[in-house]
Amino acid sequence: MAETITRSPRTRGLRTRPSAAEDRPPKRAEVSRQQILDVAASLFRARGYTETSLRDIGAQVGMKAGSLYYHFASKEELAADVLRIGVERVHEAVASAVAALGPGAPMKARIEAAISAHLETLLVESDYTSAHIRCFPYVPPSLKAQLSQARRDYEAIWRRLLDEAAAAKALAPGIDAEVARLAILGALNWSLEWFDPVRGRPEELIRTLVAAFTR
Amino acid sequence: MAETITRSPRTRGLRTRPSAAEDRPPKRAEVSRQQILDVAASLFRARGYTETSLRDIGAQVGMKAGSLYYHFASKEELAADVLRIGVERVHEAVASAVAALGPGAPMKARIEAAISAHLETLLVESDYTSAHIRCFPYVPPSLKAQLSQARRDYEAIWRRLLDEAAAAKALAPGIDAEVARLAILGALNWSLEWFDPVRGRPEELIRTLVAAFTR
DNA sequence: GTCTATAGCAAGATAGAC
DNA sequence: GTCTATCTTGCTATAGAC
Repeated sequence: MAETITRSPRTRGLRTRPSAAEDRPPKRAEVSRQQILDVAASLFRARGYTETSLRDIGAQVGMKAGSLYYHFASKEELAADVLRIGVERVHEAVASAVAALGPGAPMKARIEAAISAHLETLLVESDYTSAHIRCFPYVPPSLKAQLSQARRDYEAIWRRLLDEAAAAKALAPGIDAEVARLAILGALNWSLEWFDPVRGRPEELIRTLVAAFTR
Repeated sequence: MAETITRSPRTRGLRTRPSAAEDRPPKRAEVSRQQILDVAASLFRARGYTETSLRDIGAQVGMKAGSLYYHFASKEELAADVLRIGVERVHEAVASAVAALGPGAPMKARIEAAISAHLETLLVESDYTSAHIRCFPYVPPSLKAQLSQARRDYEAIWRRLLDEAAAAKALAPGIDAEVARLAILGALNWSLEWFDPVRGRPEELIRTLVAAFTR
């Protein structure tokens, strides 16, 4: 579950590994900043926003709580970065997965790719994304407002995908595109509450949702 | 969303209204206790467990925080009562709704009744149930342990229902009963995060889930 | 950049008056 | 039963040394 964001000027498309050799050797402050973000994402995911203190984060980074303020202006700003990265990452993962199928791919395959990418990012790839999903509802309103645009951007992918699917008669009969979107994402996001990475098999949920909602 | 539990010796089956005339005029302490539980359920639902202080609860009841300790030993015990009532209530609602169909009812109708009862209880009927769903993941481990049996009891209903459905070939093709259970309950529980009681129509989600998972 | 030290505040909880 | 008053603890955040 450990992950480090090595963000070069701009991370675009999918990069297979967070690669060791980036443009420039990162400055020390940047390393600390990334460590803090990584630890914060992990703790926000595991415990929640309010339940995670800056002392907790500092302790895992190997730093006193006060030192975090050299890198972030407040807990809220730290959380804003974590949660923003979380949406961006799942957004990129889903967009890339669907795009990788090429323009002529059947709707069922596109939906399966989107479901798979969302779930994989949420459960396995990114503590940032899971932190976003688990914490967003409990975060202060000012933070919600900051994130709303990025969230809408991500939602738009799904809306378009399912509208296309509905138009192509690729959804199971009697299923509305918008309600399907909410149901699918609900089933996926809620898996955070029950999925056991040891015994679990994300593929089963993917297969079941595809079987249920597409034809 | 306001609700008061008027629990006579035992609440069994479904009672249409929480009826004004109960067995005995309730004592004053009982009235306060119920008010506290109602307010706590409402705030836990709206804000979350950690985000709700005893001062908040007291203020809405018209009482100082310290006075709550006459009725409850701790915040955790208060939350334990709220969350336990929450599962019990959705358990009763689903069990009654399915039972009301009679023994010969088709599986599709039984599943629809269960989905409908769960969703109605969660979104409309009971702040206790929605408080449970929203707070459980963030509550202290000792509280989780206290609730685990009641949760398993409720889960068992769904497991049985979907196993029966699978045996009767009433599930859509390619769908496993256990995964369907997790997907359906995930989609339902997550609706707390997006459902708007003003413009919303729970029926659409019910219809979509039935269409997706049954045949 | 990170530390120590601490300000300032809000939380859960308790004691005793009424 | 509820209040006032307060204890203790833990939090976010700041100031200044190093």
